[in-house]
Amino acid sequence: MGKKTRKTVEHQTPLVEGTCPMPDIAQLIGGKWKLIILQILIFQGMKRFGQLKRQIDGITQTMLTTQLRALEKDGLVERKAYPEVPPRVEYTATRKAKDLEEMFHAMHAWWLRNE
Amino acid sequence: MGKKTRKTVEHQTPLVEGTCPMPDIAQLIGGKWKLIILQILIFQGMKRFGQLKRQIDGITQTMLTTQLRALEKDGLVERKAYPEVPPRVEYTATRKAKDLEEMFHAMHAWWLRNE
DNA sequence: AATGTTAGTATCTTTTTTGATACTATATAC
DNA sequence: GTATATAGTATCAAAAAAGATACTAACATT
Repeated sequence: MGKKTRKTVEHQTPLVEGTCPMPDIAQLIGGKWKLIILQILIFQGMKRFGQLKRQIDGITQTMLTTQLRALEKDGLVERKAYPEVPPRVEYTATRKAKDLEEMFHAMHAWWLRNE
Repeated sequence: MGKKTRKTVEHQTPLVEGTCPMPDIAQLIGGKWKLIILQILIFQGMKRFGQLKRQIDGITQTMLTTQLRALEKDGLVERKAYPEVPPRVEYTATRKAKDLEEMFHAMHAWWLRNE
């Protein structure tokens, strides 16, 4: 009775102010790189793959690709590939991602207060 | 000339509005459980260990202890143990943690907008 | 004397994330 | 004809996070 296909979302306290399904959010923007990538695309606008790679210190090709694919799948990043040689691919923050601006500002403010 | 004991913080784009060292923040509040724990302690006030355990679906003793210890170490949670038997331990969100309220609200608003 | 209670610790295993390396296509420049 | 540039993919290895299980202390209750 009741298989648990998705453990995460169904038991979170739903009625308290400020509450939302954190595991789900963590899936979307968690991990080591996603916040960095989003921050760049949101606040600096479109970037090419190579630009991102150069700007994000320490990230590997593999990781950057993986993370961008995940963000794209979740509707946070738009990928536009041009059929040129050598290839050109542009990444942009979607509207949904840009809506995170406020959260980034809150994080930033918090960071400054407690640095 | 600057050994890199902490790789994370030193190469982030520092001048853009809304920017802060994401890897460091991810360390503080990332992972599968920390946001959930913080959310409860911030918005519902003090909780005993067992209360947290019962409230957080699927968490194990081990994980809860680990995460609480990490949060305590980072000054986000205060731990108060009473020398009774059976033991009683109370956890509270610190001021620093409560300052995250704004961020939680921003997350929540974002989630609602894009659910 | 056995049982229940709370908040753990100590190990060990599994799963998930992250990293390293080598490889590809193809137009253009040299 | 060789090298260069870009944005990848395909593997494999390592490290980190999470999970499972068993164990503990010490008093109170039955």
